Amino acid sequence: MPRSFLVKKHTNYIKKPNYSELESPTVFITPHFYKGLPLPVIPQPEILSPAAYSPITVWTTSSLPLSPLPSDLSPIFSYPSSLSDTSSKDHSGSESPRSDEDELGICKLTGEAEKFQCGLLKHKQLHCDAQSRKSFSCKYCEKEYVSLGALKMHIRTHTLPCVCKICGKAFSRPWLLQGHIRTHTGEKPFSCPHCNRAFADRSNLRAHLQTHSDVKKYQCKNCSKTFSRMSLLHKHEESGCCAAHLSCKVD
DNA sequence: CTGGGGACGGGGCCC
DNA sequence: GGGGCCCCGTCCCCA
Repeated sequence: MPRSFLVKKHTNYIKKPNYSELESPTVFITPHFYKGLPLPVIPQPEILSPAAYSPITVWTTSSLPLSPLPSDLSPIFSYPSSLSDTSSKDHSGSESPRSDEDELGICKLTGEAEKFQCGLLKHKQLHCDAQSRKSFSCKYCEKEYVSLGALKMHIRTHTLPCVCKICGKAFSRPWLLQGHIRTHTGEKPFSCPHCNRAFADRSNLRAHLQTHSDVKKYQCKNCSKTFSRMSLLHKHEESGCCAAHLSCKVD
């Protein structure tokens, strides 16, 4: 199974299309320790499939391929007739008293029954969010986002404007590059308070802290064994614990 | 095989 | 709106 972030890896080369008109300029973080170090020659961007990014266009709110809003979202939900218009109105107490039957609504998409006001409205909002708010589509992949800012952030994952001057590896965000630079410098600013072991990555410290805990974060539902990482839990489950458990449950 | 570390990606939140 | 940061997560590698 391909790793999406491995696809964007640039270990020995850079495939960076010319998005100059689209994205923020390439960021080179040049800390003091670079001084005196020979800087690698950054390969020129290779041309990928022309269809991938040609012609270059600038994303704007008007030029973005906005998906038309669903013309009719209301059929998704089934409200009691007396309440059918409350979704767009302030329902903070102006409603007349309802019977218990009126307090249930059925989502026509999922068939789920939800308590009115809280449950069903939230339920409806989930669908509305999914259908109407994700209006900004990435031209390089199928992803959609609810805001232009989120889309721009995502596009950086395609363009990788932050390039390490030491190895030429490219990253989508400056702080990712900074974290990568620590692999060159050996800087480890995150220390474990228990064993004083240091880490370059806060997430790795967090995972390490789990090893000091008797009860770890990820617990097998079947045998209650706990693990410091979800991946370890998944490995454990795939190794047969769950299968054994299920076979026991079947009888 | 298992557990842990290293490296890194993406979305969301906050300023 | 953009950048920084946080959190969660994944995969690879190694002891």
